[in-house]
Amino acid sequence: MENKIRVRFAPSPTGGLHIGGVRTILFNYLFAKQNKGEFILRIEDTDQARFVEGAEEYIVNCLKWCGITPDESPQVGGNFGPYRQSERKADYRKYAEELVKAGYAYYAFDTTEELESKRQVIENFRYDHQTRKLLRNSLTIPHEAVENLIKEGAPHVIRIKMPSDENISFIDLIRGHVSFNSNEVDDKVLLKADGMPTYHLAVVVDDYLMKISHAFRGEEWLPSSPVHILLWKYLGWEDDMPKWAHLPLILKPDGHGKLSKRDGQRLGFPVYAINWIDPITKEKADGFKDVGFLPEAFLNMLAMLGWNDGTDQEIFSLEEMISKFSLDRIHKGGAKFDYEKAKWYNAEWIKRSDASYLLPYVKEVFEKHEIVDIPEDYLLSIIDMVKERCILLPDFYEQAAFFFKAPQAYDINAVKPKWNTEKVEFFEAFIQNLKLGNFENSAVLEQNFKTLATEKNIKVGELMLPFRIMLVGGKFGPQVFDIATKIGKEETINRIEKAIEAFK
RNA sequence: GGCCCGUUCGUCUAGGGGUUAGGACGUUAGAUUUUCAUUCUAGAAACAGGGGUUCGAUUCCCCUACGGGCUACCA
Repeated sequence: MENKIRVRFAPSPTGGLHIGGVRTILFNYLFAKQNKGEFILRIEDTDQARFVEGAEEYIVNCLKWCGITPDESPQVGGNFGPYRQSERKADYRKYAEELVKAGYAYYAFDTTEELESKRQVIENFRYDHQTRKLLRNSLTIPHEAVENLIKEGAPHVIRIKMPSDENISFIDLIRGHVSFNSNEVDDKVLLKADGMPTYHLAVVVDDYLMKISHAFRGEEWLPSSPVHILLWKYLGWEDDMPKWAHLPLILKPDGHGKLSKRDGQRLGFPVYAINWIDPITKEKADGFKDVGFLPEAFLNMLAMLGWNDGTDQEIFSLEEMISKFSLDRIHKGGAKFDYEKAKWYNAEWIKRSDASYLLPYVKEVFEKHEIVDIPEDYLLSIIDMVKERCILLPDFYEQAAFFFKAPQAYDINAVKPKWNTEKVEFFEAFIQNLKLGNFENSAVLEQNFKTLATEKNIKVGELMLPFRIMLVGGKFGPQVFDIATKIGKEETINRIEKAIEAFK
């Protein structure tokens, strides 16, 4: 019980959920489930200025879509709540004050503006073990004056007092031994003037209180890890400190830096899990769900960006990933995102999925085009006919809409040049033929078609494409005789008649 | 600038002191498919550079280069 594996994903509700975040969720989840541990969702809403309405609900929806269920969260509760940091506000001040008392932190009265102007004047200004001697804080102001300032309610923050000339090191589960010189780390703010903790304080306090055993986060956190390590020590919790793992970043496909929302818009692919519309700017960012990814494919693709099981296998179900996941098989370097490969994963998942599994997704796609109330058996058989030609879910509409409605337009250039009266006659005869003949079986139908072509002395090859265009409208789709049998005798005849007119 | 992390085909990666450096996406060529896609076959394509260590380094060590991250009262 004491050594239970507990991990957390701790987003701040400031906007949409980026795929880097989803991958962090996934690795947390895989690790937790593999070890029969718990996965916790904690909302880090300590920055009221950046708080965005609806972001938390959105994150919860993303998790739901991915099929990842937190064991504890603001929604489901748990024994370590509350799970929103804004609701834990009272706790943090206590710990910050404790640190001040112990001499590990201090009050600082400098305003944002003052510090800002310092940064203007002094190049590479940093609030650190040197510069704090020159600034307005409880280290430079006499004790009584500090007390008075606080009593008067003077705005102040609490900063960590970084030691000088100390080596701070730890073992990262992915990178191994990592170390920093304390002189290079600034005196980070722990408690803000509004009484809210910064990430640095909150993450340590809550990881401790929530008994987190392993902390996985993006590599961008590596430089602030010495602050966190020290806090664990100063608060006297060193023995309970979680094991750290800093995950490699997901990078832009073409250039420099980590992948951002803008890259998606610029290069034309989603970066968020689900569509996100900023409630204030109304700016919209595409999500993988909405462009037609299967959640399994999405997760599979993300996992492979930095992880593999050591074999050539690339397609993994969530269950498989849970059993095979291992931290030491995570690549250290960042990965450039490749949308082409991402789509390949989705196509593979569609191809390998049973029609019954795909059914609800395909139904939804058709409903968007007002094709509703399709008999399930019929839709199932159509899914099987076209699934291997679909890459994204909306492709099912492109690839199968003609089963439900006659083509509105024809790829006329594909027929017209070779269209002639002999062919018209053939199709008219074919209609007569169909009216009398057997229509159950596509092989019989094909035989019929070919026999008639031979009788009329026209090459079958000359007739196949026109027939396809008649039924489908374009040069695509499954076997043409399969399509004909599927849509039925009536409809086939109608379409041929309509097309003969259109081809004139 | 400083600090930290990283570096195998265009991309995601496997490998690891002696290999024809493997796979996948993409790409090229061909086959199949009387549409397109699928499928199949074949091809081009990589160990950043320099020093060590070693009989032998792509693999271990160091340096350089390059890439990335951080450098807020944001997370």
